[in-house]
Amino acid sequence: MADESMGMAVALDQDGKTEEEFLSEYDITRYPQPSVTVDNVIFTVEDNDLRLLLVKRGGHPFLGRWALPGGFMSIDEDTRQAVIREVMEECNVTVGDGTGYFEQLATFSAVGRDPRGRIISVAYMTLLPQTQTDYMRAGDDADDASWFSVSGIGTDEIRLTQVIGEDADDEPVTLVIGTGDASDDSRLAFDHEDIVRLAVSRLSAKVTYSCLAFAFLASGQPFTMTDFRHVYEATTGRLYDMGNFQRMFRKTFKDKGIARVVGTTDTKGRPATTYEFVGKQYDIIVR
Amino acid sequence: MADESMGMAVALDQDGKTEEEFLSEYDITRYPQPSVTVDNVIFTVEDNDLRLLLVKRGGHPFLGRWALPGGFMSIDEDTRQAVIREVMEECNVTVGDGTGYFEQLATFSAVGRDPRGRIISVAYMTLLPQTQTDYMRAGDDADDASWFSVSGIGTDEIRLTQVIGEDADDEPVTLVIGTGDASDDSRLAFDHEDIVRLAVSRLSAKVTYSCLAFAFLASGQPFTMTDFRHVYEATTGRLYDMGNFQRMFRKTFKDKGIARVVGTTDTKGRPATTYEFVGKQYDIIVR
DNA sequence: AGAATAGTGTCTTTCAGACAATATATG
DNA sequence: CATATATTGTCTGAAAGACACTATTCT
Repeated sequence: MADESMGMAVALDQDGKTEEEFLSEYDITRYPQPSVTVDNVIFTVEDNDLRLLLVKRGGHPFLGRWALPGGFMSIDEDTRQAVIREVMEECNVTVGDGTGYFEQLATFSAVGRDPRGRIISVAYMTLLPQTQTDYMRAGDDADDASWFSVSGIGTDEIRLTQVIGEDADDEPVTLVIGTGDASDDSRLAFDHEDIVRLAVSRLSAKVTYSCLAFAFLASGQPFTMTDFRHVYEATTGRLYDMGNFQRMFRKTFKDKGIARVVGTTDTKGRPATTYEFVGKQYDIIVR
Repeated sequence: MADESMGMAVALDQDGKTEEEFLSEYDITRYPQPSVTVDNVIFTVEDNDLRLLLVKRGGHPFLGRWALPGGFMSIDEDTRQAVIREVMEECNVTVGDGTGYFEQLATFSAVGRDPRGRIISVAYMTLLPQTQTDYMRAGDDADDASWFSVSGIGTDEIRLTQVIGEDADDEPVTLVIGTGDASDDSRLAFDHEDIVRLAVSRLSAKVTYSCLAFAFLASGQPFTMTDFRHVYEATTGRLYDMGNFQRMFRKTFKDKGIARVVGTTDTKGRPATTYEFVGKQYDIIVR
């Protein structure tokens, strides 16, 4: 059909147009366009406990409901940049700057998932060391921002329980993901329950065969094997035998040069060897 | 800030609007919107060989270059429906109807990835039994549609070599993904090389710990252990020992009721036991 | 019998879980 | 010494790779 035998000449389409002509006349707005948002499931591990960051919506729709931080992608940025920007705006947390880990999860595109119109959302997952979350606070668009402890990992029913500082006397909120009978107010906004479910299952699977666990431990701050084991336990929802875990750590990380000895602790009990992560990236497969 | 103590009253935002009022006044087109396309990496296994379907672009941009089948998402469908529709339009192949397997890969959103404007693309991967591809032909938007044999799996350099019928006397095209020095004409359109690379690595990893391999074998048409092994070999790029593979198959699939004996073959040599897949879904993890 | 293909058995290594034993600190 | 925490060792069973061996068909 097309004229492919023109050698080095400029290729023309069926209408006899060059690519330059085609593009200059091309009107991308001729068909209705959706909007694109990004959402981010931000995890950290504190006190042997997996936690996830939610913001309370300060505007319609889903006003007052808890939701994942995120927002609209601008026209001159990619989805990754959009997530970084939105998370900074909404919770004052830095992601994607070298500390921690950052990956795309999936895109959610069901018709009707957002009452504002045709909006699809690209979901990301972020793993942060706790030090990276020190300046967290609710931004302009949010009424509140808070960490939720994740329990029920590996089951159908994920529970998110709000972590409240010791001075506050509010009742902590518990959101249940998985049962259909929870009241409206205790449900996440939009389809964010689906996103959280996917993130939790992806995280708990991937931790066991990659270097992701290191992303929860601050770089430049040595950690013990027990610290490392706590990350495994918090993310997978199961307990690990100390002895077997040591053996696994030695073979999988230390002997391969992914972790390096830096010193010892001086807390009570026998001092523990401390390590630092010296691998190139967090998502390499080690098994 | 917000008035949460109103009990069952309708929640009002900072401007005093109800959700209904907010939504009726909301104009989603007030900010520039991107367009959304879908792309599909369609794999099949034939003659102990992994193959992937490409279409030759019949219009600008990238006129005459090979590309993944796909196209624009309509405003009233989700990305999954868009892929199903576009693949039917462009190559007359049915995906997502129960036969074969279908999953989302990732979303590609780099600014400038499409010269027509701000377009992000949601990529999918499809695995089809060969029988499902019988009516494949190029559709309206494409100048050609052809299967390419995938080699170099597990290396940095994936090679796609066009599979040509015996009667044709065209030279088969080879596209090399991974080296920067290939000429322009032998490169895929857009960022489709990145998508193909991701699909191949995802497929070859996932085949070994899930039931994905069964998706390449037609339902209702019994297969032998050798057929099944060929799928593993074609998708992972390595060879499997017959004996060890039999043992793995028995323990992982037969003993667990995922595959069932249906009969024997009557070709030359010792007759082989034939099986059928009786699992619920292809993406369950078996290891 | 010989070729072709299918399937079983054996040996070894690796790895993970259970659990016992030892090491090094503090009070 | 008891207590607390860290680390090593031992046993067992499951799984995978290498490879020898047996089984069933056809010509």
